[in-house]
Amino acid sequence: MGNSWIASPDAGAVKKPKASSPGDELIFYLSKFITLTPAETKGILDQMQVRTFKKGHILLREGQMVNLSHFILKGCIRQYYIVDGEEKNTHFYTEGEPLTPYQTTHNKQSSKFYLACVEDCILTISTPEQDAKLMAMFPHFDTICLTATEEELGKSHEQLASYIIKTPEDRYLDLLKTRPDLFDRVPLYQLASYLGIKPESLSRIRKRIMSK
Amino acid sequence: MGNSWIASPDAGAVKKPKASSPGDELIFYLSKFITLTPAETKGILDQMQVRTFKKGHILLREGQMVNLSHFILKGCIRQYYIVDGEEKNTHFYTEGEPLTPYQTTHNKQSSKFYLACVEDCILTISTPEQDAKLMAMFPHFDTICLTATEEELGKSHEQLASYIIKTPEDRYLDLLKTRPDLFDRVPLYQLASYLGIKPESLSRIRKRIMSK
DNA sequence: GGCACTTCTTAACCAACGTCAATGAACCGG
DNA sequence: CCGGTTCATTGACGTTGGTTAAGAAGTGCC
Repeated sequence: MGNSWIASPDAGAVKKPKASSPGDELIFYLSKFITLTPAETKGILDQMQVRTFKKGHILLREGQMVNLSHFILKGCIRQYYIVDGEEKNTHFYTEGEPLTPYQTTHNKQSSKFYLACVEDCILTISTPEQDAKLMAMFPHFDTICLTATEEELGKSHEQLASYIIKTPEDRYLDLLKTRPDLFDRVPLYQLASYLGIKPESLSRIRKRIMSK
Repeated sequence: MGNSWIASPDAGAVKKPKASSPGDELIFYLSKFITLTPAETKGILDQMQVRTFKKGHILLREGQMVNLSHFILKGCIRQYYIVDGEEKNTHFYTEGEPLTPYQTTHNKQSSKFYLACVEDCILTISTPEQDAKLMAMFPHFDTICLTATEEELGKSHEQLASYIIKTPEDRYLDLLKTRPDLFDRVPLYQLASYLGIKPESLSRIRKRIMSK
C-alpha cells in the first residue's frame, strides 16, 4: 500500500538500475562484515540487478532447480513445504536478508520447498556466474560470504534449539518480541504453522495469554 | 571398548603427530569439496593438532568464550542446553563432522550451550590463528569452508523444517533410518530430548510402534 | 447492498505428550 | 555377592494440541 517503488502493475520484470536508495540496504548489510572501498561499493551496485515481484508471486516451486540468489531490499518472502496438501511455513525472510538455495546450487538437487512473496517485493537477483564474477573482482568477497554464512548457520542452530527446548507458547512470545513486524505482514494462520501448530491452537494460546 | 586409539588413561592432552590413519578422515572430508594436491594434503596434516578426550569430558560450557574449532576423527559429541536444571540435547556430532562455535568466534558472545564427549573422542583442534594460517597457505581454502558451511546451513534448515512439519514419532523413525549408529552410542533419554520429548514419551512411542 | 472469500475464533471431543511415582533390568564398585 | 546408580519402562492423571464443525468479522467484487 502506497509503496512508491512498485511502479509497474505487472508481476515482476521491472529492472531497476542502481537507483539511489534500494542498493543502500545491500551495502549496509555487507558493511556489517567488511569495510568496502568506494570502488567496491560502486562495483557491487553496478553489478546489481533488481526486480520487483507482486504479492503472491512464487519465486521457487518444489521440484524446480532454479539457483538464483536473492537479497531482499523490500518486502517479505516465506519458505514453505506442502505436506498432505497443507502449506507448512518454515521461514520468513524480510528486508536485509540474503536468500540462497543451497541444496539446489551445490548438490544439483531439485528444491523440496516453495518460496513466495508475502507482499510486493523488491529483490536483487544474481546467478552463480554473476556471484563468481564478483568474487573474482574482489579477492576477499568469499571471506565475507563465509562470515555471513557462518552467522546464518549460528542463527539456524539457535532457532532449531528453540524448537527442541521450548513450547509453542514460548515460541509465540519469542516471536512477538524478536519479530513483531511479522504480525502486521503475515496472516496468523501462516505464523501458526511457522510455530509448529494449527491456527486453532494459536488462537487458544493467544486467548490463554490474554487472560493472564 | 577395545578402542586402540585410546592409549592414555588421563583425560585429553595426548598429542598425535600425523599418525597414519586418523588424518585420513579429515582429508576425506575436505576432498568432498575440492581436489587436494599432495603438497596441500601434507600441509594440512602437518598443521593438524590432534587430542584425545575421555567420555564425559566437557569441551565447552555455557558462559565460556572458547573459540577452538574441532573436527571429529573418532567418537561422538553432543551439544546441549541446560534449561530449568534439565539437559536438552540439540545436536549429536560424529566422525567426519566439523564443529565450529560460530557465535563465540564472530560475535564475541559467550556460549549458550555445552559440548560434551558422549564417548572417548579423538579430535583435531585449531585456533582461529591456525585457521588463518591455513587460509593464507592455500588460497582457495576459504572457498572450501564456504561450501562446507553452506552445506551445513542447508542441513540445518532441513532439520528445522522437520521439527516444524513432523511429529515426534516421525522424527524417531527418521532418526532410526538416517543415524542408526546413535542408538548404539547414546542413551535413549538423551535421544528423547533431541527428538523434543521426554524419555517416558519416547518409551510410549517405541511401544506403540512395536505393536504394529 | 449482497455474495463469496479469507481470516480468525470458539466449542466439543479425542489423541498425544508432560508429570509424578514406582518398578525392574543392567552395570559398577567394594 | 551386595548395594548403589543409571537407564528404560509402565500406569494414573492433567494439560495441551489436533480434528471437526460452526460461526463471526473483514475484504473485495458484482
